[in-house]
Amino acid sequence: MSNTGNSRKRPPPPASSQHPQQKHHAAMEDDEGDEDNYYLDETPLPLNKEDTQALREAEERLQKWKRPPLSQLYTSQSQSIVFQQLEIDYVIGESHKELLPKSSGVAPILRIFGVTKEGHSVCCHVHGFEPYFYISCPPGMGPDDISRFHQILEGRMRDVNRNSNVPYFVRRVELVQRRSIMYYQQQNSQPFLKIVVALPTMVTSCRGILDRGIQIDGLGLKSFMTYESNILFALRFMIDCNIVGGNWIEVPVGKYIKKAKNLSYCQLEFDCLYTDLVSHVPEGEFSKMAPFRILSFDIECAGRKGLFPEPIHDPVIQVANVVTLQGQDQPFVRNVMTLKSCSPIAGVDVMSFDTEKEVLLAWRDFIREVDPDIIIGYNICKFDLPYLIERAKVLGITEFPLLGRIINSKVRVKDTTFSSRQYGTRESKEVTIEGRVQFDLLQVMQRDYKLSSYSLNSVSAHFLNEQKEDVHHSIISDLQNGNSDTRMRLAKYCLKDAYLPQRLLDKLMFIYNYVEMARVTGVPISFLLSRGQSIKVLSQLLRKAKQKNLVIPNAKQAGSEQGTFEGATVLEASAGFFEKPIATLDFASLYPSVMMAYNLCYCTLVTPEDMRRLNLPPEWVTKTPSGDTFVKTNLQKGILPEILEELLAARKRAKADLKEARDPLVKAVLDGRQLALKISANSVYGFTGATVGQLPCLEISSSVTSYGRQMIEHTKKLVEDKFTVLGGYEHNAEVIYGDTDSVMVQFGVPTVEEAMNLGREAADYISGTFTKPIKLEFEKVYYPYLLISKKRYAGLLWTNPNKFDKMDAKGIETVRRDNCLLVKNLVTECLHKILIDRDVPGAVQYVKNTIADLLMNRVDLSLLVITKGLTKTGDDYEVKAAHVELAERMRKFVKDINSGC
DNA sequence: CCATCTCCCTAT
DNA sequence: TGAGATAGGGAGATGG
Repeated sequence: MSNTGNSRKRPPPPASSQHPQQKHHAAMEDDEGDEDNYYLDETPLPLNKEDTQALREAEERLQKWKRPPLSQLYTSQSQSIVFQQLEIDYVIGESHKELLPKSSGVAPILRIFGVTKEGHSVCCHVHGFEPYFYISCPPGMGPDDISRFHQILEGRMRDVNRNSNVPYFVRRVELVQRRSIMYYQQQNSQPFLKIVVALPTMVTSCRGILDRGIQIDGLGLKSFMTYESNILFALRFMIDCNIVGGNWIEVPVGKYIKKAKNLSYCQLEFDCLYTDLVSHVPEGEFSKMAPFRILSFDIECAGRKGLFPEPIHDPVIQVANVVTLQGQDQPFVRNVMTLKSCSPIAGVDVMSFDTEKEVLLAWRDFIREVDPDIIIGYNICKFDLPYLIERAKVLGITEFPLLGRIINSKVRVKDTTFSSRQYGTRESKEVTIEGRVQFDLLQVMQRDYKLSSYSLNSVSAHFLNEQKEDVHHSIISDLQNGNSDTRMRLAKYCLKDAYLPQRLLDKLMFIYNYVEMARVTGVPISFLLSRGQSIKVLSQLLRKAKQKNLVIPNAKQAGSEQGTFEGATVLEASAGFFEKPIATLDFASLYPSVMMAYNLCYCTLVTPEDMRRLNLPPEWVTKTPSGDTFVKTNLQKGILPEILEELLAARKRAKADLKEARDPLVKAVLDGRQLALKISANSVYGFTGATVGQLPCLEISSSVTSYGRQMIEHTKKLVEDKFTVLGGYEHNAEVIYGDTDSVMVQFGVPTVEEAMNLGREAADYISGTFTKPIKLEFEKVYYPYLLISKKRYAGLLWTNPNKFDKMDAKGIETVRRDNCLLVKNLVTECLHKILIDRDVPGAVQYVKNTIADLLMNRVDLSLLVITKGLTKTGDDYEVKAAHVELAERMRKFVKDINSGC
């Protein structure tokens, strides 16, 4: 039935209705003929021998693919260029003679790729921004010393980089006033040396030299601590120009120079100075999204029987494409390129070719013509893209990998491994397509959702309630070797696989959420999928530090030798089945609020030596429960607290605006923003505790957790001391469990409503005993509540006294992905019987029946399948046939249920 | 049969 | 050169 849904659909309305600008311009201009067209030149036409017909079709397709033509205002350069930037990289090139008359030789040139609000593609070459870093200036260094230091450093750089041919390595050494972000310091600033080098890679080699130490007359071998020397050049540029990922940039009239000869396929391409860029804060008009082009594609290969396709052997037989303008709900291009003939499909451009080479080149030309800003798909980064490139190499099609926006520049493939505790170790291929953002929905799903299967089929079923076309991979080759109709069936399947990622993108609002995350944290959109969490915090920290004239030392020196620190308290669980309502009290954003309340930061931390040396009045400092000391705000306001305040205030604003907003697109932006702000605030603590990260500071993280431990104990005590019969209440309250930032309280009252009232009273009363902005909130009631052990419980969740919201289970088999379905279903059913039907004997009987079924082989084998290797993709299952063993486990489960009552 | 360890996955 | 944190339950392996 999903099948008919797709093929029944009429072809999309003509481009004009989807793309008003295009209609407008198409009416005024008629330059179809004089456009010299490499698509037609290079690519043999489809099989179809009725030439004129085929030509006309190809021409029509081309027109539909193209971007709207530039208006007079652009071509005459009489207006500023405003565009939403999606990607920034840099190349090494000759210094621009006109923009930088005083410079010569090679220099880094930043390239900003983006889209205007009319949908024009932009490539902006930015000149004049130089790579640099800092070192602290040895005391008493005068101008002469600095210039001597410069010469020595230049010499050492020359030794190390023998093969480079630049006129000089170290362009300047400037004396500047800065302050290290580490530790509270009384002086406002100190002398630092800003070392400006010729090329970004030289920052690394220069840092190496300074780390190891250099000979300086009179001082001997001296090594220097470097600051901000490991920031990627494009990010450095963004930070210094106040550019955040996905924001709008304006280049004013007269400040840009159109390239005499374009280097890219972009419609607007020009050079400018970095100082002339105007970066717009993403608010109001500038919070909108440009109509960028999103290509979703999928390939099919004819694998050999039972084997996974390999590019060395197996041909690419189909490529399906769906192109959508951001903000619209229907694609404006749907096509499929097939090897051998294929019957027509309604609403789809079917292009058939005789050879695989033609298929590949047709796709390359399509990419060039339709010029997507974002390329999406399912597992494209690890499969489709590397496969196409490998396959073209095998076939000797050297002109294939020209998929980027830079003319004659081939895509680069690199093997990378990404390993983190959060995402596990993942090997993958990194395919660089210049100027286009890759957004692999598989990666996104794996980062954002915990699922038991990440196959496109199961993900689509879960989120879209839609399945793939029913084509098993084992019959793909047979379909290909059949006739036009079997290949059409395959093409429909391929198209659906290209369309589903786009549907997921829309349904889960990934564009809004990711662009907002990029804007909030300041990193390019591509970092969000290719990098970890910490780069986002670092980006914010660097921006804030820059405003305050602070510089950030490089990790190694920052005192990260301590290893590990103590985490949160989990209160002892009074396991059992509770038939009176349990109220839950939670600290709102516990760790962020602790950091704000006690001004915990790198720059407020006082070392033990400084404690003795500075003689600070005790009332001006805070000694945390972990024994570390931080100054209070009157001496120095922490920048982490400041970042957190801004994030949380911005979240409040976003949520308020969200309430007011009516436009669904605006709402999507705002919701994405408030989510990004929340996640960002919560990851600051993790950043300070990441011992293998950029700037670990265990004094901060262990202080945070030590306050947390103190607070949960304090809360438990206060509840149990105040809510007593002696204190005038009807029952003695009892804290039966609590984890990190929450306590579960049995007030002893019989109704949900009474438990809610007492919960609110307790939250208000206890909040009053904490430093602002720490706040304890009443959140919900569990009734009844089954507490199995620490981190394992279930209950009916109530947020209003009239009816329960849902059954909530934590840590139990039902929410774990390492159990077979039989166990999951069984436990779910038992919980249902126990909590909702209040029928414990029924639950026990149910388990006994299931055991009997199991022992007599009466259960579906597929229920005994467990997934293994969840980080792997695809449906990789292993049947666990140990029935008896499983039955044993279930008997234990019956015992647990009985003891729980 | 038990301590003790690793691995996996979850709670917060 | 790139990676948020710790606490904790449960299964299974290992070693006596």
